[in-house]
Amino acid sequence: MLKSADDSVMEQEDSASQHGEMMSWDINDIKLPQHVRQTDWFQEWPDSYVKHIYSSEDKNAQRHHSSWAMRNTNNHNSRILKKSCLGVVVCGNNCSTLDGRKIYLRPAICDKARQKQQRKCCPNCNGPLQLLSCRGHGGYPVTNFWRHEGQFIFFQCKGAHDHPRPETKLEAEARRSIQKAKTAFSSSSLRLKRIQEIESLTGAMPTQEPLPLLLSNPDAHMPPANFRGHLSKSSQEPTLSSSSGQLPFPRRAGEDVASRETPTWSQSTPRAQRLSSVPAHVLPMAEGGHGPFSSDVGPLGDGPCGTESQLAYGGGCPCVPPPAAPQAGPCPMARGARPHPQPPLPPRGSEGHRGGGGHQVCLNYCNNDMFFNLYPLW
DNA sequence: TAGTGCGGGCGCC
DNA sequence: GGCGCCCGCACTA
Repeated sequence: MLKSADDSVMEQEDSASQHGEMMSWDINDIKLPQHVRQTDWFQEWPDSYVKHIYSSEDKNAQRHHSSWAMRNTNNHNSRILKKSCLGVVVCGNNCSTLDGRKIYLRPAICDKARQKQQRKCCPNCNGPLQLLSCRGHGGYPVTNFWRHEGQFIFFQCKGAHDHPRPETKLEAEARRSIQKAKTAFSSSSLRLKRIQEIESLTGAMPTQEPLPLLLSNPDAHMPPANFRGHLSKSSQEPTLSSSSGQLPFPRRAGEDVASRETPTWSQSTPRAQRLSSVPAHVLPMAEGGHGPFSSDVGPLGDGPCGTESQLAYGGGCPCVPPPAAPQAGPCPMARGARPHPQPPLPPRGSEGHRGGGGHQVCLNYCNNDMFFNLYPLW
């Protein structure tokens, strides 16, 4: 696989004129193409044996980002960063939401966090969660390789994911945020209720317990600030998908990334703002009805029902056996918003390109939708 | 608390 | 030697 330096150099010279040949490199080559005319749009869901050359200005590439749950793997080569896929967390009961969608959660990257995650329960049916390992590369996890060379970041994917797409990192973060916010909100509500009860019994306000802001704040029934941040910001903030979802048509190398790659949160958007844009990404329509494993998977796990039940199992999740009538009652949100059930297997090839393709299409719609769907939960 | 990158070390082929 | 994997550490958010 490893080519000689001479071969590589010759290849570079020849390939500089033809894009097709630009793909002749291998991440392990001593020398990689240096005269790249066009770089690729960042791919959020790289799959199969694809290669991409990104601009070193691309923030997503700089972060070695992937929406697959990839963990760092030591390949004892400091020049090439290698990551292997963790797969996807599914419900051990293989449950489905009322609209037929499966639960596909994002495996935690950190080993400890992942073990902890697996002790939790399915947000939909409270059943046990199960890690579905990736075996798409000869029985081993799909591996991604990143290598920085000059103005470019070379990416190579080896293997085709043999499992559904998990929720994206942003989706997972958003789910946690929402869960946190809701937990905080419900505890505040309980507190408020208790105060009101005391008040009604005594006719006086308890003095030892300061009145929660909730009582006087007009926002009392608004979601916590961080959550509202999601909602208010999200309609304006481009998402990762807005750039990564670009069709992979190449862009000119050296071209001003900021101007060409326009709406990408990765350029300068603070983390919190990026996070705030998640909801758009997770919404069904945002997927443009494509991608088999597209995120209709998403958060559904956490989506509406997920979010709802997340509250129930909160942090500790006692893993209560599924009640006769699973809590996954009618899901106010996302119901109908994700018309397409999860297909069983991902398509091989370039589906990743389409993966994010439609994300940016209807950001505003999605965010508004997210808002109106989520808000009733509060 | 979790994500990420790095590097030591081990076992397998 | 290449590869997969585990582990610990440091840094960051």
